[in-house]
Amino acid sequence: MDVTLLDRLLQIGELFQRDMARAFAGTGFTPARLRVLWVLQHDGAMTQQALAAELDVTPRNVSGLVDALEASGHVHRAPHPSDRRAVLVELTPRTARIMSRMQREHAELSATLLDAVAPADRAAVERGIGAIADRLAALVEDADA
Amino acid sequence: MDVTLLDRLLQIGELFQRDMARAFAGTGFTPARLRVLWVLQHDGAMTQQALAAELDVTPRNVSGLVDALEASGHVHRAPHPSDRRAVLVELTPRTARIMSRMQREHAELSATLLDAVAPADRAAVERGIGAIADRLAALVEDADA
DNA sequence: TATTGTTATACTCTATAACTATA
DNA sequence: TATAGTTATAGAGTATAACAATA
Repeated sequence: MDVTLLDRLLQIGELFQRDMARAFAGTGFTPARLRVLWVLQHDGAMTQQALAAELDVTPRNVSGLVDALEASGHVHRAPHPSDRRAVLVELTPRTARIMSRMQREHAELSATLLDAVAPADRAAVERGIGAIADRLAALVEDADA
Repeated sequence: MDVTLLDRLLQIGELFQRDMARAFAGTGFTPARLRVLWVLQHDGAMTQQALAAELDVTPRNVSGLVDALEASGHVHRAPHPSDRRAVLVELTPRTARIMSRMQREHAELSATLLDAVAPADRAAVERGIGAIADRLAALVEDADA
């Protein structure tokens, strides 16, 4: 049976997960906690409600993740300036530096992968992967409705 | 900041997971159990040790997954013909039919996604994604060593 | 001695429901 | 009355370590 495009894309997804898991094994970073840090790095400090919405996860779940990240010194709960019910979750300076480094490595990996593609194919591959991602996003959205 | 190739590939991986989770919500199929069924459909009946190796998970974990799938009637533990320590885990006939249908849908989705790519770009995209998957596999393997 | 699978234990991620404090 | 976050409880996935049965 031959290998479809979809098989290849699923394989790429699994390899990313394997790579991430291995890269952070023993550091206390788990995939779920990394997602929190990634969102905070990308969008800045936010409330737990906002985090829950961004991660598509329950507020209760966010409480647990932020508890763990606060205990390990990676994030800080600051009072919200205008709403005493809410807290602002922010990266600690040291963790912000770690995430900046990850962002650079992320860009390098992207370049390395594109480098594996024959130069004549690169433009088509970038267009094609964009089109696939858009089509898949539309399918998932339709299914949700 | 612009969207890299890597961002798109990560997005595709997340969309697949979201879609799978949604498609099987309420059916009792969880992602981990589906992986077991998928391997059995693909490679046929095998011991729990073999499953553990294939899934890259501990034998203890396989015990739990097979327990759950046996309780729900999706797999069956048969005695191993020559090794009384081992069991052969096999799909029940009904589940084998379900997995065949999934395999067909999988092929259809692959066709739908390729259809989203401009015809002139298709060959390059298939080559390029293959090259990316191979490069990534090599990187992960190097890191493991 | 080595291998197959299980029991025992523990941690993480996730969810729902009920509750407190604040808006 | 509605919203932000937590406590309580539960289930799934995962791991390590110790053990029984068999090879």
